[in-house]
Amino acid sequence: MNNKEIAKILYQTADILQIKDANVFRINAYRRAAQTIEDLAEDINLITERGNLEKIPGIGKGIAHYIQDLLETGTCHGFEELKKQVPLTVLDLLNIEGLGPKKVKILFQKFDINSLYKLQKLLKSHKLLEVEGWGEKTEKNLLKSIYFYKRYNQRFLLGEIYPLAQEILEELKQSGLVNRAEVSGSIRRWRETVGDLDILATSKKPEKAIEFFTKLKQVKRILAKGSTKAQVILEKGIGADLRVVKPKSFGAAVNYFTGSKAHNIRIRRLGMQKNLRINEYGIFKKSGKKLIRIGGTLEKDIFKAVNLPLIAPELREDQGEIEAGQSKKLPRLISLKDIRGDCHIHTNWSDGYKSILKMAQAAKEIGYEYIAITDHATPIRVANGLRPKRMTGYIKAIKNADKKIKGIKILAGIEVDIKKDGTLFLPDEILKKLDIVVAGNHSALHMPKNEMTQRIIKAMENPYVHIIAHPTNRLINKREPSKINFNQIIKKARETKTILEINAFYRRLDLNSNQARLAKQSGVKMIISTDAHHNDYLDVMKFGVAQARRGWLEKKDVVNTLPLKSFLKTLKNNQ
DNA sequence: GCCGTTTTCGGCCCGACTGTTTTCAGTCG
Repeated sequence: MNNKEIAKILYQTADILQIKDANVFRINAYRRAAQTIEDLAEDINLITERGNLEKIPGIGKGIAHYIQDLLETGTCHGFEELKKQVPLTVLDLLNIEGLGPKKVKILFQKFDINSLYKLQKLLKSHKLLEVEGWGEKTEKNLLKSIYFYKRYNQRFLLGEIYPLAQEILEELKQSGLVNRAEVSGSIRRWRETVGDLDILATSKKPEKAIEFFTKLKQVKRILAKGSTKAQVILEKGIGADLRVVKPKSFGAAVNYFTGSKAHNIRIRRLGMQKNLRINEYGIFKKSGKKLIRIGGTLEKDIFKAVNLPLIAPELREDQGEIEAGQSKKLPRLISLKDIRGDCHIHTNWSDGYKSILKMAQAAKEIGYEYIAITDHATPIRVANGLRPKRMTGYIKAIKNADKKIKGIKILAGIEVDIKKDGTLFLPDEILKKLDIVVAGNHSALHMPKNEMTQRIIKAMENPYVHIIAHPTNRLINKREPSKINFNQIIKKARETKTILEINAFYRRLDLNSNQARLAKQSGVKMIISTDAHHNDYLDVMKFGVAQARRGWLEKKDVVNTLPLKSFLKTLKNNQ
């Protein structure tokens, strides 16, 4: 079993316990453990073998045993017992907006409901009206929620929602009804996927601002609408919340709703130790029974109150950022303006849409000092892959474009396919003519773990390969990452001075943040590249930089922050 | 179930909104 599978069972355990109305803190313990394991970069099997399971925060004796049994036998006694009481299919019901554990318990125990289909039928039969606490509106809303769930039951890609969030923010500001407005939640933490869109605002006319928000053209359904808060579902199917708060609470509210939940709980606990109460309205000092407000206008007030420097939203996952803040060891995170070049770009020489010159001009407008054109060298026909025969013309075309344009350097590069056996689609004689060689897998992505690891290692051993593109080949919400032994990969990368890519395209974001952090800790250099196939996509760089920040990367960890000369020098065999 | 620079027991974040209620339970974030 892998980390994801273990996490899933822990989540399911928590869900079942919740329906059984177990102790809330016990439920949370399972959920917290699940989250931690989900975020772990290292294989839980390896951690268990070393006997370090209980060293993971949030995992004690009980859950450690639970996990060990799962790893050894594929299941465990406790989980089997729970499943007998509440079958897993019942848990699907919890995904429906408006259905929590209490209602699901009634549905399952009194009506034997264990699927959405059965629930729909029951709701339409109006038998639930006889149950205390269930009225007509509940029925109607649940039917609507089931419809929405069936249509959009997934998290959304950050890259798809980010522009929408900016658009709505802009409209709110333009309305004249709000003074300050900010997107918070997982979007502000730049998580690779987002579940909903949280906006905070201050306003002199809260009711009118709420009204305006619920009437935006992007709104499809209103779930709740009060005097300070509205909750809607947008056309795309994603939920959006607007909360209007008082100016003096704005910082505290932005902080609170940015999360993550785990991070917030840590901060509040630190506050409690100092006799402070920290909530979305501000920071309050307890004086007898009274609470005296001591801050909350600015977000940094919160951190200051618990003796911490401001922690960047991207780090707020309770993955060591609080300890790092306390010991003054927070990283000086890389930022978008540090990026000097984009070294993974496609043109109409393979499957890109624009010419070399067009891409270079667009990159120059962004302010880059250099780019590398890296079209596909692949046998795949649909990608219009470069075969050895076309390479001379291709390199010449890049050199010509470079001569034509001033103010930006165009490097001649390639994204060459790594074949199943780890050799490359182009011979070394051609590779050595290029300024920069990016190698990547594009076929046979589901090999056994060992073979895949060896395949990438062999590519890294090639003296002409500078960079491994999108190392795991995952597509978020679409394709699982290839199975690799990441520890071996980073070890070899360090040995051979091969750079690992953080692919900035929001469907890839590959390496992910945890892998980037591990690579950094091992002294492996990385590069953030867009893989742009059109000039409009050069600006996905911001998602790549955000991912790097989530991986605690600093400027010095990322080679395309270097000026051209030093950049070329760090490529292996150029030193 | 987890955790501990006061604690191995007793805490563990908390307010807004909805629907069905005569004062609150359930859900959500």
